[in-house]
Amino acid sequence: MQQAAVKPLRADARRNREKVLAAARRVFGEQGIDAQMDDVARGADVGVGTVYRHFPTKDALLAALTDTVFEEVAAFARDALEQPDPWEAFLSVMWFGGEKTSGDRAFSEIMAAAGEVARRTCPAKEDLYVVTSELMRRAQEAGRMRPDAIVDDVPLVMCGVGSASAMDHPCPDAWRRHLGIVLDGLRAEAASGPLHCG
Amino acid sequence: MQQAAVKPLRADARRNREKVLAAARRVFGEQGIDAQMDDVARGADVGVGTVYRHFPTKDALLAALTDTVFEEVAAFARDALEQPDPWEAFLSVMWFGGEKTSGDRAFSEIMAAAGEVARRTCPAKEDLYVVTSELMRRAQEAGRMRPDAIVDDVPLVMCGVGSASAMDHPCPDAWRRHLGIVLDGLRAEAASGPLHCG
Amino acid sequence: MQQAAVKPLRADARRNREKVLAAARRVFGEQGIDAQMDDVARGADVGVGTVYRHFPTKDALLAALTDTVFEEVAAFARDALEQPDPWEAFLSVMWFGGEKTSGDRAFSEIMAAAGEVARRTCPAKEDLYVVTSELMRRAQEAGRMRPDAIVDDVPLVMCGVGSASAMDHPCPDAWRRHLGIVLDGLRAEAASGPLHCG
Amino acid sequence: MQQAAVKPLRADARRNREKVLAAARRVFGEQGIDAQMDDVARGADVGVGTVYRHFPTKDALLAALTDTVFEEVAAFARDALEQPDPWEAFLSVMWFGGEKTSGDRAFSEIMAAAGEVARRTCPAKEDLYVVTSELMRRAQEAGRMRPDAIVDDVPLVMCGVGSASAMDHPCPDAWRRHLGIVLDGLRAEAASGPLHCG
DNA sequence: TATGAATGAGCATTCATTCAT
DNA sequence: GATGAATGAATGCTCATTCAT
Repeated sequence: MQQAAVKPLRADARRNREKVLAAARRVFGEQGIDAQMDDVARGADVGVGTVYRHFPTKDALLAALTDTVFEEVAAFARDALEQPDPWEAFLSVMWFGGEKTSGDRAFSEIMAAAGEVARRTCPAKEDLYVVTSELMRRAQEAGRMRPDAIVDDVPLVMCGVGSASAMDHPCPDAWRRHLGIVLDGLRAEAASGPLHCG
Repeated sequence: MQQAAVKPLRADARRNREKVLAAARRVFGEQGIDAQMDDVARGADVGVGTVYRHFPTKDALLAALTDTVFEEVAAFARDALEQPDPWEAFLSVMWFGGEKTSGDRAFSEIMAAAGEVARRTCPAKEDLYVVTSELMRRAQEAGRMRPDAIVDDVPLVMCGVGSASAMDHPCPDAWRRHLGIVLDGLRAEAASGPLHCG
Repeated sequence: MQQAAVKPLRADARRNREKVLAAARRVFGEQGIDAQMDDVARGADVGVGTVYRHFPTKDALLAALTDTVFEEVAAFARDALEQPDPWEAFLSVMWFGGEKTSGDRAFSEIMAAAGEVARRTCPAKEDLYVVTSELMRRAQEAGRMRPDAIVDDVPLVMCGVGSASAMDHPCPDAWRRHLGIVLDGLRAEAASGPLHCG
Repeated sequence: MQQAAVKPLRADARRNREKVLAAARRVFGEQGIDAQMDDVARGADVGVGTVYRHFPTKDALLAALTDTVFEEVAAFARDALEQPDPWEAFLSVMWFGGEKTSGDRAFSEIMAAAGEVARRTCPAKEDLYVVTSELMRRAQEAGRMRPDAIVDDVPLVMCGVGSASAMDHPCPDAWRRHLGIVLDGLRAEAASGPLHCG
């Protein structure tokens, strides 16, 4: 029932939607969420009206963008579940997430923003939480990850990685240093004491 | 001795300047740098003109705010130099900085922004760099801090802590968890391999 | 071909552009350059945004306005070159220019302002200088214009006519009296001595 | 009676009034009427409050300034009445007026402005009108000045001279050229026909 | 009385969103 | 459906004027 509610887009409409999404990723990724809708339209080589036909508001477009990131990472994470070593699996997911996050100024800004868009959830995001939880459980059971780490710490540190990626630093890709430190801090042997909890 | 090159403000002017600064800290701290000058004025219970009398532009006001943070942390850090245990000294500075940073949305945003204001430097900032370097050198010499950590990693992780502090998290003050992980990751024993470098 | 580098505006856009220009001419013409962009918009019965779509800044709008004046006068002057009597030709150009200038407070103010906009030049303005030079040369050769008059005196006296047109005077169109005096003063017979020169 | 209404100012107050007036002449003379009251105060080395104590509004200050100009010129003109040659007398008044006008940007702007301040009259201004009328009558009677010139033409041309003095021109003091032309145009022999009249 | 800090209406400009073509 | 022109509320900043010190 109701599955026809989302009628399949005409071929050119779908093509435009993709063009808009691609341009939005590029534009917001580079300039952050303060970039203008007009720039997105120009980047997609369509009129603003077309952007608005596919995404009713700027927030909706931004949401679609973040959803995509979550989908990519969730898919990667799901695959990682197959890896035999859960700690290595966790690491690979984090590095993959860092890669995605660090290259996307808007995503970082939104994650750190505490606004409407940030609080939004989406299937992929929930999925990612579930999978990450499982990965962490296994890694902790295997005695590789500190036992007081919890899923909610992951977006926390990824948010940190994201914003750090915008900073000036003598090394290129300095976010890798940040993530490296964080991941070392998550190892079982690293814990010098329990993490703070409210 | 001309130390009064900047003539002392009239009592009421100084009071207003403080009111403006306090309101600005509150408003920008809560709403981030997109808060409006009018809100700051309203918060300080003065007219906008008064805000502008004391700070010629919004950026100048924001800069004054960040300078203050650096001054506080730099003062704390300088005191920490006296502590016998360099690693503990470093830790205390980081926690102090986290405290300051995490409560100040504007400060976090500016640190992550890569814009004009972010690139600004101020005596306190430079001072802080120097002192932190020294603290790190000593901690590394004492074999407590991983030797591949560098001063420039500090703002990196503090920026991460700052933006993470805006996120939803089941624990209040979740930034403490983030910083806890990071600091554990900086311990000499934590290093699972060298940090990435360009 | 390729003369359409500036793609032709949509019919409604062109219409609006004209409405804006017309309103601007009216508003700035009456109130001078201190009139507000909002008034122009209101006068054109469009939103301010529309004014800014067509002219990126107030100065640009003002510049477009002055360019138009120069274009009209330059076109007139070029035609005047065909007239057999150079002195009469010169006179007709001056009267035409006076007509344009006297009704336009903003134009007068800009000419007298010595600011950015005033120093701007445009093809029509340069063209006008060239043509006027030629007209003057011929009139002087014909012994009708005093030989010590130079092109640069023309904007000088026109500026005078313009600002004089704003003054109270018992006669309507009193600027005609001013210009009449000036033109008589430029006749060959009028010179009682050489004009001052630096 | 009522002559005590204007109580004589205390010595220091009078001194301040003079300082303000002098600074105002300098500041407005150089920058025009858009200069700020604060600049005047700074130029006079007093607080703005003091400026306002002596002149209730900016317009009042500007009015005082123009009155002074009229007073100076009127005094000069009254002396000129003694000269035997009325045409020469008239010329000298005009050159004197040009000198005053051309060096005073604010005065020119006000004369051309058609605003409140411009319409104001003052004893000196009326005096100047009377004296100038007489000078012109005599010059016309002596057959030196064109008979269709009227007093009201004088402010007209002076206003022209004033605004022209702000223009770029290859010759320094180009206003002298303008006035030279105008005065030649006022000579009896110059008239090529009657001046326009409503 | 002098001072200069405070006031706040006013103004140019921007940008998310709508809607006529 | 697509286009991009139009809209107008919102925002940083200015400056004549007032008023507490």
